[in-house]
Amino acid sequence: MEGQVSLKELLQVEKKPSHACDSKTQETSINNSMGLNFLSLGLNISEKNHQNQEQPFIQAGLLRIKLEEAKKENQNLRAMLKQITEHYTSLQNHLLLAMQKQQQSPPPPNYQDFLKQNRADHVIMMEKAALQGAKRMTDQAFEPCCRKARVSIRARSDFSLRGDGCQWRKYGQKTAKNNPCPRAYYRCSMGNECPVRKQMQRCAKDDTVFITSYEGSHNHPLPAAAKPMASITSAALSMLLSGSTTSPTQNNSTTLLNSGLFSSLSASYSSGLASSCPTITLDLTIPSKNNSLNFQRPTSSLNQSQSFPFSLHGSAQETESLNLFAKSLTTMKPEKNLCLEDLVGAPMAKDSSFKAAFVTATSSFTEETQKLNNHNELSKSGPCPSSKMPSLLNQSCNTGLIQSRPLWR
DNA sequence: CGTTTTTGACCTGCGC
DNA sequence: GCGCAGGTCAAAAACG
Repeated sequence: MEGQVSLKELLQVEKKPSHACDSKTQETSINNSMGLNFLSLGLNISEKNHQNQEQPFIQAGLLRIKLEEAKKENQNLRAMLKQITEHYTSLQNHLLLAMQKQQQSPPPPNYQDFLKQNRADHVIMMEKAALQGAKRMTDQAFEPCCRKARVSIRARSDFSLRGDGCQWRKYGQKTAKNNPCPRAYYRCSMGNECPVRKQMQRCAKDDTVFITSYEGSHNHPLPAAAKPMASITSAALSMLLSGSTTSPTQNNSTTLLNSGLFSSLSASYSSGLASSCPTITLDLTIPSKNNSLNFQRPTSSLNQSQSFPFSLHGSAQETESLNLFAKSLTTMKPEKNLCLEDLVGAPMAKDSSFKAAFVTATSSFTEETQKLNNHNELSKSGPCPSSKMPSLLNQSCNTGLIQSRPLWR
């Protein structure tokens, strides 16, 4: 945990003079600034009075004080983590119950109705959770269908290999038909028997593009780094699942089109991972031009396209609003060429917190693709996928997100 | 020595 | 029933 400060770390900080601290030490010293100020004060006193004899005792005492402070900080962080986990579980239950309810009733005609229904759902959820143990019930109901549906993400190599914040363990590799590049199969190794699986494969047509597919929902708390991806994939998955029961789309695949955020969200079967289960594909391969998100209608109304530019900085109420977004997806019927403006335009226009939270969740994607676009402009990658794999994969290994050795030798 | 990856074998679903 | 392809298993190998 970030809040934990080891005795060794404290001693290292103490040994170095303040002007010689490296960045990591500076970070530690900021976290313990109170203790360090007190420490330096104590050292000054001891220098004046009993320079050699009492200094070790003073240092030991100060270390104890700092240790106590670190313990307190640890306790606070644990309490916060517990609170966040509980909140997350509650919201997840809320979403799942709402999905079930939505499948039995037509979607609300506008966002105000959606909000009203959302509040009503919340009351229903709390009652059910208290009385019936809603989590177990919904998990069981959700799991079988969730396990089959899939969210597929097309992205440039570096982005995919940088990781998604989760830890994965490889359990298989297979060379699929029509693609010389092998497909790797991963299981989530963060939780106990987490059902989430992930597949990674290079695109046959463009070896700089990776296609990553996610299947299932995590049954454990996620680290902060994994939340943006998890939010988007679970929301897309929810939409797909809620729609797949009522209006299956062509090729059994739902397509989202967006020219600013996910650049273009294209059909998955021709270039992606083959699958017999419903798949939703997010295409991150075409970067946005600036830091604004432009949601545009993809087809007939292109000439009347509206954009909603705003800065890429979120605010509070993130989790709540993300859940709103996820639910807004679930209340829509997926259709071919559905665009994100259709999904989130109205809620964003009316609710600033919703807008901010959505931007927070998606900004990491656009920022990354921008960086990669700049990078790719400078250095076009070579033609041989296999020869590039070790270095790229080592990058991901260094992040600790996909652990240890390269995929392809 | 424990953990993770590799890889051939096996299982399953689908089309013919 | 057969063949094919995708997905998973599990023993062996590799790694730290």
